[in-house]
Amino acid sequence: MNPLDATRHTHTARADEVCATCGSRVAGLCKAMDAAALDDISGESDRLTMPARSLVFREGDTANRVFSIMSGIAKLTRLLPDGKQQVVGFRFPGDIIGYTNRQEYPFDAELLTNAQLCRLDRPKLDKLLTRYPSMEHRLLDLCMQELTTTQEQLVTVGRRPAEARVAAFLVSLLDARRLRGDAPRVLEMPMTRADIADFLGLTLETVSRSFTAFRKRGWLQEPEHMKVELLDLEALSGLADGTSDVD
Amino acid sequence: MNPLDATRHTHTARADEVCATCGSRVAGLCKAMDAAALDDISGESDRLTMPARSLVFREGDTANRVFSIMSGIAKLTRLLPDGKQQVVGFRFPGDIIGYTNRQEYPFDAELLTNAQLCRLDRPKLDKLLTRYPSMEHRLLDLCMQELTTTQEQLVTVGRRPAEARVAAFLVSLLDARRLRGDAPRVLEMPMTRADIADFLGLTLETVSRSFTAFRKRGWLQEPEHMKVELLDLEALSGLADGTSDVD
DNA sequence: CGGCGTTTTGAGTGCTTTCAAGACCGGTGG
DNA sequence: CCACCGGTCTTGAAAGCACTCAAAACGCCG
Repeated sequence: MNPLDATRHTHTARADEVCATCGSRVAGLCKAMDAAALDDISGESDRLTMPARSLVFREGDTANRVFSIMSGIAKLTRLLPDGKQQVVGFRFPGDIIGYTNRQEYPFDAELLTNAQLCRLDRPKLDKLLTRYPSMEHRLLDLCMQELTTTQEQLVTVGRRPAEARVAAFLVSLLDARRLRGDAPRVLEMPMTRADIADFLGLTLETVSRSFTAFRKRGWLQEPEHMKVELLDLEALSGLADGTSDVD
Repeated sequence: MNPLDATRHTHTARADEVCATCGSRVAGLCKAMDAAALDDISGESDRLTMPARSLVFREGDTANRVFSIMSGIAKLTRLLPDGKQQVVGFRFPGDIIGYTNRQEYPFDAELLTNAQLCRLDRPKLDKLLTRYPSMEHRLLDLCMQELTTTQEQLVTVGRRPAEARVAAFLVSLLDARRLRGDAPRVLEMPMTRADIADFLGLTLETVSRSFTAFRKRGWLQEPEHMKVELLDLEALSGLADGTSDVD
């Protein structure tokens, strides 16, 4: 844990408009909460800024805090006994990380970019959850969504050839942005080839080869480091779900 | 959908002991519910018996019902555009299937054995959930648990060699039983090699070869069709997480 | 300019898949 | 009773895709 600053919220913001801490009532836990609840949440939560590469929490740490991502991108990883790592998923603004029914966090959470987080102590969150059933309902919704995307990922990793996995990853990056409102032509992609490989169950070399193949076919370009522009979404998503070129 | 019979519950059972429909208050949704709630649930739910190989619901069907497995084992599968299928998971007594925040079920649910299910219409369930916050809490718990096991599965499929995946599958079969109280020496295993292969992202031949290898090493035996006895759990779980023989 | 981490590219190996054939098992009908 | 049949499982041999090992290119930062 390496916060640059952590300031307790002061009750000055207009709670009937947005959550004063997380800055939103259309994303994260605060979605669809009423004014009183938002005010309540603000009072219980802290806002913090953390730099890229810092760990929000580690696998095995006591799971006594929950975080909502306000800005930035995080990577969730599990370390295997043989030293390899599996990236369980990436998390974007609006996502909640660290909520689990286990005693300890089941994975590391590492920031890929500078980020602003909203932090809630677990006991306080539990109190809020019993006080506002709609909040628990919202959490259930988020959990279901996470479950669905993880199952999707299972299909990708389990049954698709290398290039199809990389294509599926790129399309899902775009989808993640669309789900949050905007679909910029050039996407942020702060993860390294190794990160992507560990997410897709491949080696970094194979991921690299897929990217060069896509580039040569004119399907994408990388205008600068850590950014991609998808030029032929049709082709990519076709490859991703096996609709194209095979059979 | 192919129910052998579907009988509306009659309020004769003692609701303060177990859920009259699902027959339990220590598993499924009914865990930790009070007497009034259990009685209420019983009144809203149906109990049905379905034969092996029948579909509880199909991917794409309107998700207007939720099922709790009282007895039997179910297989959840997604069909890929290229004809292959991915088994998303297996579900056991006490598990809930069909609860989703999507309009349609995201996968097929097929029974591998004869089964008894508890059926709830989605609108009725939603009413119950708002009436009994503890029930929603329980559902969140189940969802979290499912998420954790799916992530576990992701690691298995993504980063482990064939035999390790099969070993992990066998160990998880045992764990599933342990979680539900008993750990019999001989496990029911109603799934075919093809089912297991589609679950693990392998081919049925590779799964078959792994089983023969384990048998030759004396790690397991199959006393009869669709049953396994794990003779060397140590070796199997060692292989499963790469602790053994490698490095 | 030098150093370090990331990415790219190449060549060879190996594990899993693919293709194919035979064995096994339970159910059915002659 | 037994031969036949479909489905499942096993086993073998060959091919392919991704991995491993290795080295060079690139980009960033001090």
